[in-house]
Amino acid sequence: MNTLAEENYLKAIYKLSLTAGNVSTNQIAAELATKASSVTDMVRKLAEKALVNYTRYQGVSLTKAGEKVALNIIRRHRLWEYFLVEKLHFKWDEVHDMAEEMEHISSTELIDRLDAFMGHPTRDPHGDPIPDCDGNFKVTELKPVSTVEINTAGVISGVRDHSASFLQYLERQQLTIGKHIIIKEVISYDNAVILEMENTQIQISRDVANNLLIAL
Amino acid sequence: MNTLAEENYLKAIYKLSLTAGNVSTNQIAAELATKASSVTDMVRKLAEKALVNYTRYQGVSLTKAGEKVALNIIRRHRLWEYFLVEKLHFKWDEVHDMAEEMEHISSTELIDRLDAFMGHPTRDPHGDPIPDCDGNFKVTELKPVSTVEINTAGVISGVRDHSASFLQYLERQQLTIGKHIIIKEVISYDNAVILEMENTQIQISRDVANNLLIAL
DNA sequence: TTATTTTTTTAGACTTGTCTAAAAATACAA
DNA sequence: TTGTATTTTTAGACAAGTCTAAAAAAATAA
Ligand SMILES: [Mn+2]
Ligand SMILES: [Mn+2]
Ligand SMILES: [Mn+2]
Ligand SMILES: [Mn+2]
Repeated sequence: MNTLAEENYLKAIYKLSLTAGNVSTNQIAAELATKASSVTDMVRKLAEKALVNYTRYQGVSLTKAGEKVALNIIRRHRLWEYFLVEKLHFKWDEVHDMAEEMEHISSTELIDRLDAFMGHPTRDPHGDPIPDCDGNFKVTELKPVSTVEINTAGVISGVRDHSASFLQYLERQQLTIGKHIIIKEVISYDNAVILEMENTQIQISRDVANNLLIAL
Repeated sequence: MNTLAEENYLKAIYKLSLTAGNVSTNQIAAELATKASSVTDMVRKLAEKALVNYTRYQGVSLTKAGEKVALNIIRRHRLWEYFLVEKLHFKWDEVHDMAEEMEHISSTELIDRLDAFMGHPTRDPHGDPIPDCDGNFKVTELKPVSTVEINTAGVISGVRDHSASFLQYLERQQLTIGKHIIIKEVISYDNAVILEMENTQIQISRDVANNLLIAL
């Protein structure tokens, strides 16, 4: 149906669309580590296939059809990540690159059976929601630890930075998905945040607090 | 390391090498449903990478390095087929095309963990041996039903035709891997073969007998 | 052994996806 | 509002992999 390159572009455009309206050529180029001229070419191709809306110099947005394809790729990516962690016992910082390849395996029957085999999980190992086969998923409002008030209690539920180094850091601090925490104090000098988790206090930097998401 | 196209060529050359010495350009073209001129180009590229031995007009053979790559692809193919049948409950005639894509997922760590997850299976759903991570596997001498003598007893252990239609036929006749059979009679008129399995008699055509393999 | 057929290779072209360099459009600042 | 900086597009090229048509080599037949 769509080539591997097309799928990667659609996924990138979807991701960028979450924090912007129309997505710019340069944003896509940065996301995919490619050049703006390559993006222009590909975007024209996707527009011809009616997967994106595009007018010269105005950026792009996904059409309904394009969004459906993107959500399907994300579904596959997150289900494979879940499989790798839950069944093959990889750590959450090890699975992204493998899933990046596996998400392009095309059979929908395969992905639906994989979904059933694992009991229809709703979130991947990083806390991100797994769309169902129609592209629907529950949106839960998550907040960066850095944005909530003192004495707020919450459950660690996601990350904004998916890099291996950040995930490894969280793992070492035991700040993993599902843990209950209370925000106790913000140091005014450097905005470091002191949390309480399982009756012990942990201090995290402002950067970490920005990238760690909790459900209230 | 190697591109998808290169991997497919290496696998094809390996497969053809089993029944011939040097493999010809036309044989490879037929196996991959491509043109002889394309094969010449690719074979030159593989020769430069020292994965095949090639001299103009003389056909090709795999080098030690090329054989190792080929066996690794076959390992991945067969392990994924096993996964699809044993864990996702696909039928043995449904898995080949999916495995054809999955065999190109590159992580060796992934494949080794998949292998462990399934308990280190030694044969895929079609009875073919699964090489270990060093490319070693047990060679079992299998014989087509059409070549053994009357009153020979054996266990169905493999097929020479992997097409969905043949596998579906066998499934319908319950002639599946592991079944014990005895060759009772060959009809001289059309070489049809009469088998006994679980105390009932089954008649199969010469074509089927040619493509059904048993261990004695 | 010579002629014919078959196989293989070469030559040249096309597609997909990428790149660099230059031109055009847009955004921003004075 | 005019000039400069930035972004985006165009033009032209390249690598991988494929194809068709023609040439060369090898195999086969007379
Ligand atoms: Mn990921
Ligand atoms: Mn994830
Ligand atoms: Mn197969
Ligand atoms: Mn098989």
